[in-house]
Amino acid sequence: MTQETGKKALIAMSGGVDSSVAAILMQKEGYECIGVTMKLYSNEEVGIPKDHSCCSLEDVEDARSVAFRLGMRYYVMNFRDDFEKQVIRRFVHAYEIGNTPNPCIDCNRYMKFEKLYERAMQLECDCIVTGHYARIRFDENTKRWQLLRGINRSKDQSYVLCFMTQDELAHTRFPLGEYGDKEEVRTLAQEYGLVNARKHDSQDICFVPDGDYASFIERYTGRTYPEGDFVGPGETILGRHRGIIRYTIGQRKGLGLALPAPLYVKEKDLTNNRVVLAPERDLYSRGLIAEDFNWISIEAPKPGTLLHVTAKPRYRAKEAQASAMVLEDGRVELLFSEPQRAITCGQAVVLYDGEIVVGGGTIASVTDR
RNA sequence: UGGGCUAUCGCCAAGCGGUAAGGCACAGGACUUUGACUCCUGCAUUCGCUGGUUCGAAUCCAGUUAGCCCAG
Repeated sequence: MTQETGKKALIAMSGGVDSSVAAILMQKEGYECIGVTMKLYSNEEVGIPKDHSCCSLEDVEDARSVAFRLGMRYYVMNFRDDFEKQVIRRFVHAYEIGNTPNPCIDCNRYMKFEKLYERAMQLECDCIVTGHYARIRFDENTKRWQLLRGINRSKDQSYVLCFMTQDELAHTRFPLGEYGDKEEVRTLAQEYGLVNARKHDSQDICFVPDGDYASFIERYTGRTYPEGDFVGPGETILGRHRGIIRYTIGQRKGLGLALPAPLYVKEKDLTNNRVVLAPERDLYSRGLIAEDFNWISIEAPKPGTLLHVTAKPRYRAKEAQASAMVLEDGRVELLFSEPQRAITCGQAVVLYDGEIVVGGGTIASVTDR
């Protein structure tokens, strides 16, 4: 059943079930697998070590145990400096300029598919493998590699992979992309006696184990972010906010304001250090402009090109119909058919054509409020 | 100093003699490879205080305290 192919794969192992099962599946295909866990930060600089962070000791132990069980070579590689530079700094900077970053996207873009990918090539691997729920295929007509949604719609992670390049796609495998049910994955892990078969899925921001990202930023920068006013409808001052980095568009909880009805963050006014609040119905807008755009399924279209797509302005958003216009400077202006709730700068917007990821970029501004 | 009004959870607020709605906030959980959103659960043995009437009061009465308004 398992035939030797002489091919090597580097498995990015987080310590979770998904990447572990990805390793199994690659072995079944006849690959020689090398397991690697990236050491991204030290628990000391991040504060309290906890179970739900991808670099905790237990995660490394789980990954190591799985690798041993599967008879794989296994390494922990130190990427702390790169992670700090490529992910943490971007994360902090985004909040400082009033945006809301998605560090997981940066981690995929700059760490897994850049730094780790380099190592894979050094180790003469044919491909790098992760446990993402997404698919890759080569389109003979366009001669391009395409990124597709995972078969399992509810676990689909193509969104966080939207910055992958043709070269990266050509050397990457997502064996779980074909799986329609997470339970199958767990069952397989169980059959192989893997310790993490029943391990809990989710994690918060891995380098902020206690979930308090604002305190993390203050610790990291040594700065404090001054209080300011909460401003409601009609310029009413409703109270004091605790530093503008603590809020994001569409946020309801944590305002600490007791009002007759809930209010949400509508915008952050950095110039005046104010946080503008509004009722839910005022959160919707139809358009956005995305910068730093990465085209995947097609070559970058010429300025002026109009595309009809579906789009996700945030992870786990329901896809919505939109038209995308390519601007002179390469940015993309998106107009949704239906207004979208709380479009947030700094988040990625990903365009789809059916199952196919057309491309993605970073939301730079919101239009048509 | 007279006259009037109001006092119910941190905030807003139902209740009008039958044994304390709801919203906001907050806490915990679920969801989730981001932040959010959403969902679930919890949250006043007690109604400014003291007495009284009643089988029974947050609801009626008296007194008392505090705040607000009007007059001065």
